[in-house]
Parts: sequence; structure tokens; C-alpha cells
Amino acid sequence: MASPLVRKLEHGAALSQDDRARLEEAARDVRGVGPRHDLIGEGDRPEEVHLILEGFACRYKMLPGGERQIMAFLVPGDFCDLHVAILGEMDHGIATISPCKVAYIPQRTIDELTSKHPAIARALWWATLVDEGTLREWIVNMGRRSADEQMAHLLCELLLRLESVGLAHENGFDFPVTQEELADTLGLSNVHVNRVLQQLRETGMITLTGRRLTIHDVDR
Amino acid sequence: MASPLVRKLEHGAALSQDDRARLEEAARDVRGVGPRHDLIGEGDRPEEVHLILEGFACRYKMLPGGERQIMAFLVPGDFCDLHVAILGEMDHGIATISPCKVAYIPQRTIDELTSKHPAIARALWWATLVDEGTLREWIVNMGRRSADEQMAHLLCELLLRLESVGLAHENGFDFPVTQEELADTLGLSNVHVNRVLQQLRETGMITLTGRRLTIHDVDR
DNA sequence: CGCCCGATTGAGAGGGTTCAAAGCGAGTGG
DNA sequence: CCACTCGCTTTGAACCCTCTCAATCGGGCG
Repeated sequence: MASPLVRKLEHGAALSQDDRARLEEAARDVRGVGPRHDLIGEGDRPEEVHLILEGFACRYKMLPGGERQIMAFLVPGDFCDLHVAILGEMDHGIATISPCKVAYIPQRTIDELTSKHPAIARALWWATLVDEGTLREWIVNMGRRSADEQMAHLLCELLLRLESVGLAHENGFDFPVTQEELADTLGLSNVHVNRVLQQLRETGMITLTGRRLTIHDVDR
Repeated sequence: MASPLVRKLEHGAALSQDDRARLEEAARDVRGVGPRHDLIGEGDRPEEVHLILEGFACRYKMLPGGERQIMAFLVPGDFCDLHVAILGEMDHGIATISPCKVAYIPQRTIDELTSKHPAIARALWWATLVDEGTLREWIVNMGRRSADEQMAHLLCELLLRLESVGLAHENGFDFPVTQEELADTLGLSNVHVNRVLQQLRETGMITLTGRRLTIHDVDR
């Protein structure tokens, strides 16, 4: 059973058996992290690259007024800070949402992998570009869609991403995100998030019980 | 007088005289493009990399309903599609706002530059990461700030970026962007953009006459 | 069993939208 | 040189989506 990272990268580049093995091996140093725990704070200069293996995490930024804005969800197979070495310091923080398993990969290992294995380098490139595309999609989402469209879009995005790493079955997946976290993501209030979710349930588009989310009509 | 590209990249990496010369030389094929003209459409697979030398352009996406969302402004020194070769096709379009001068650089030239000149590779890396940081900042902007804060933030960002390539003087710069384009950027209506701009003028924070914008109080 | 955090509900206020019309400035053709 | 046109800016009024504040509910955990 391949790791989420390998499963994800294979959507973007052809990896040899050797490439796959190297990737699996790089993610040896695995640590468990509790929920709602900072992996990296704004301004840090982490020595290692973090890779999510299990659980949900997020990129976020705090504002002077105390509000939080979540800028990305990180699911298994996602890197937190692949390129921070070039910029120097993090311009945002990373925190877990649910309990996570996180691989700590030394920057040097990444440098070696990318310099000696062009397919891996290309695959990592591809992954960053996909992340960037997702960021752009979020901007569209926040700028030009109503609250319910935003929510639907976000949930469908997560479904597709989790499917691509084998963590969704029958349009459903484990969803440990709080309504308040959803609000911080979409730029809405938690009250309104609640109402939007209710509406999506009433119209039969989703089922959300406890920690399990099922999307019944992905088209819209 | 260095090109905007070189001026910008020098903020992120140390370039040798040779590096600078190579960069200048790569951008030989310069073409003029009229205002409101598509440089690349969504779904295109451009053969060349586009670099803005003069004027304003933007990344944008159209929605089914006909609304447009602008996801980035491109000013002199910015690449439009540096990495599209890896993704295959554009997931958004690029259009000019004002008349522009654009350099068309063959993908091969870029590959050569980055493989033979590590400092250039690093500088281009740095530029993409800065772009990504800007995307994240926009998400924060749209999610958690009021319309007037958003507007002020956007204008200040442009001031800083234009200063960094030597196109702003005394907190003022040439600003050819339409109010409707600003609305498509911030996710507001053009009517409201107008009111916000008026308010910023009345409180003495900006002067905006014709095509020249001056920001009097950058702190806020 | 009690606590605590997250989900839910209600009511009132406000920021931003929509629709529609008028103003204004620059380029164009007569 | 003027009238015309076109595109952008400005203004007004009514509406509605979403926020804020506040209180209640509910389930998991110690």
C-alpha cells in the first residue's frame, strides 16, 4: 500500500520503482502530533521539511485584531514548507486540526532527492504548482461566490483531494474540521457557516454526522 | 539602467554581472500589446514564457455566470507563466490592462538559464515563492478585511512592488486600473469600489487623479 | 454526573449589492 | 472647431446577505 505522498505525486509524474522507494525512505522520521497544535509558527526558520501522513492540518495567518484566516488545508501527502529554505522564514503558520502523523524530512535529503532524481524533482515541482492553483481557486471562491457555493466548492475540493490519495470512499470521508475553522477558512462567521451547512443538509446535498462527510451531488 | 526584472530579482538573490547580462539578453524578443488584450487564454499551452516589461497586466478567471475574478496584478518584472510547462495547460488567463511591452522568451532559453546558472535558478525560484506569498496575502485580505482595508492594502502592495522595480516616486505611481477591474479584484461591486475610493480620498489618504495615484499614509 | 467545547437558534443591525440614471472626459468624424 | 459617442465614474434608493450579540442545546470525556 503506497503512502499518500507517492499516490499523490503519481498523478503528476511518472515515478520509477526506485523513485518511490526513495520517497518512502525519506519519510522515516515520523512523529505523532496532537490536534490544534502548531507545527511551525510565523517567522520560524524550520530545519526540516514537514510532510503530513495522517490527519488534517492548515496554513493560517493571524491578524492584529485576533482573527484567523486559514489559507489552505493540508491533508495526507501534502508538504507544509517544501521551499521555505529559499525564502528564509515562514510568512505564515502551520497548525494541526486533528491529531496527525507528520514526517520530518531534513532539508538535505530533499536537496539530494531533487538533484539526483529528476522525476522526483519534477513531481515535487508539479505538487507546488497544484498548490498554487488551489490558492488561486480559493481567491475566486472568496471573491465571486455566495457563501453556500463557497462551502460546496470547498467540500468538493477536499473530496477530490482525499480521493486522489485513497482516503475517500463512496463520496464520503473523515472530516474533523470545526465549523469555526470553516468560518476562518471562508471568511464567514461561525454562525453563518452553521446555517449554510444546515441548508446543504436540508437540500440533501451532503450528510454530515459526527466526523463523517458524504457529498451526494458532486456536480453542484 | 537595469531592467525591471533584474532589479526585482536582485532583491532575492545575488546576481553576477554575467547573470544580469544573460537575463537581459534572454528578453530580446519584445512585442507591444494593446490594452485589454489577452496574452494567454485559459487552456492554452503557450510555447513561450511571457515577461512584462512595461504596463499592467493581470491573471484572471471567468466564471460561468460571466463574472471575472482577478487573482494577481502583473507589473514590470513579473513573469506570466514561468512554470506552465510542467502543468501542461494554463488554468487561468492573462490579459493586459494598460498597453504593455512584453518579452517572449522561449521555454528552452529558460531551461538553459536555470540549468547553467544556479543563481538565476534560485532567483526565479525566489520570485515564484514571493508570488505565492502574495496570493496568500490576498486570501487574508479578502477573507478578513473590510472593503476599505482591502483597498488600502492592495494599493500599498502595488506601491511597494513598483518601488522595488523603480517605477514609483514619492509614494506615487502610474495607475491605469479601472474601478471595475478593482472590483473584479477585490470581489466587490464597481459601485462600492467607487465609494471606497472616495472615502480614501476624503480622509486624505490617497490622491487619485487621472492615471496617477499617490498614497499619503502608507502605515494604514 | 458535571463540565466544556462545539453546534444551534433567534433577533436586530449594517456593510455591500443591485438597478438605474446622470455626469464627465477624451477621442473621432464632420 | 464643434458635436457626438463611448467608456468610465459618480450618485441615489431599496434590498438582502451576512454579521454580531446572546442564549440554549448537546455530546464526549474525565
